[in-house]
Amino acid sequence: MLFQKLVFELLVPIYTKSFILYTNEDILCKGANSLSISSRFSVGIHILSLLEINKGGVSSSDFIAKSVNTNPVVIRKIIGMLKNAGLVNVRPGIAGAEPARDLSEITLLDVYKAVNVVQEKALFSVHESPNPACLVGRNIQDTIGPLFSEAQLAMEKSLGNVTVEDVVKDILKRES
Amino acid sequence: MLFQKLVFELLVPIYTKSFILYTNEDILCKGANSLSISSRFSVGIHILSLLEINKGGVSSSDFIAKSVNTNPVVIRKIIGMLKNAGLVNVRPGIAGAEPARDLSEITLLDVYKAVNVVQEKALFSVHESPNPACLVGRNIQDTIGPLFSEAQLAMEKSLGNVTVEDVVKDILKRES
DNA sequence: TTTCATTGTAACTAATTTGATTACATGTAA
DNA sequence: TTACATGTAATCAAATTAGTTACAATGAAA
Repeated sequence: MLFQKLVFELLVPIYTKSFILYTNEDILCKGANSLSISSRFSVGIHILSLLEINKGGVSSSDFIAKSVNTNPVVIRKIIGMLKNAGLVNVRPGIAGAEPARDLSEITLLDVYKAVNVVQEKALFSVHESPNPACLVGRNIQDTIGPLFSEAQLAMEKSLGNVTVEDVVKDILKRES
Repeated sequence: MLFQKLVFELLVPIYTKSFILYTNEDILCKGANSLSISSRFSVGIHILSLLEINKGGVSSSDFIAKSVNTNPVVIRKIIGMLKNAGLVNVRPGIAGAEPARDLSEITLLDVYKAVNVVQEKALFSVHESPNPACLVGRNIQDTIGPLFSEAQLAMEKSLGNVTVEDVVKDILKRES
């Protein structure tokens, strides 16, 4: 075990320098990058819309995966989250999922919360352990915390104004 | 080179199975996690507030780093972004940074944009290449794109309502 | 002009999260 | 029983963050 570990630690730097350097160029030429909220959210909306539009048929994870263009396991994980949030009905062994309530009563905010893409009051991260000996350091967190929460709530409120039914209607409208 | 690569690829699985499994437990027991916007943003606000409160003194990257409790290079990177956005003045070789304009004319939205934590219209990621043969797949992106943009703009508008001067005043108020 | 502190920046790292994938256990119906 | 679907654990490659070392470039002061 120890021998493996030693050999490993000797080889990694050699291997890294020999083979992986090209990757660094791609990364480091960029400078600072930015983040996006997980596509679980958009996939969750896609799934619920598809359940509605495929109402007559059976929406298995395989079927949905083909529409989303991803792996069925990804779909089953997200459907599991929607189920935990009470948004869909789905049972082991039985093909197909269904909305648990009328889509006019499911907002994008419900889906957003179900798929757990952003924690409450944690859209913005605040740097940890600023210096308590500094006037700014010992107050900055309490000062910006409420401001960040308010901004996050404004975003979430916007999501709460739209239902999945609205999304389905817009999709159908684009085809007419 | 090829030999190194082969040995490496043989050893990695062995090493992984032997030594790194404990890490997986920590990670995998969690299920899906969530993201936060980079603390560059809160550090940027901290820096500008400190420049104001330390107006009489010299705010070098070392000085600021001690207040934020991080590495001076991290501070210099963020100050570089603030400089690019025209929010601070700072020159190579000369210690200290200063706000480039009155803090009552710098909003949190200005800082947010300066430190590039979220791209325009890209707070939410949309799953790529949905199936164009599906009614939902070929329309979902166009349908949810504007909805996501609106939610993002609501958040950003909230940030635009607060200036760094407001933040400084709140910090001072907490000490009185 | 030399010295020295400071900014600017490249290179690298460990830790996290994401989305995808394989494998398989569990559950249901024909 | 067989066949198929859901549930879920275990991995993986890629991307991002925050931190670190190292050093080049700049400017002020001795």
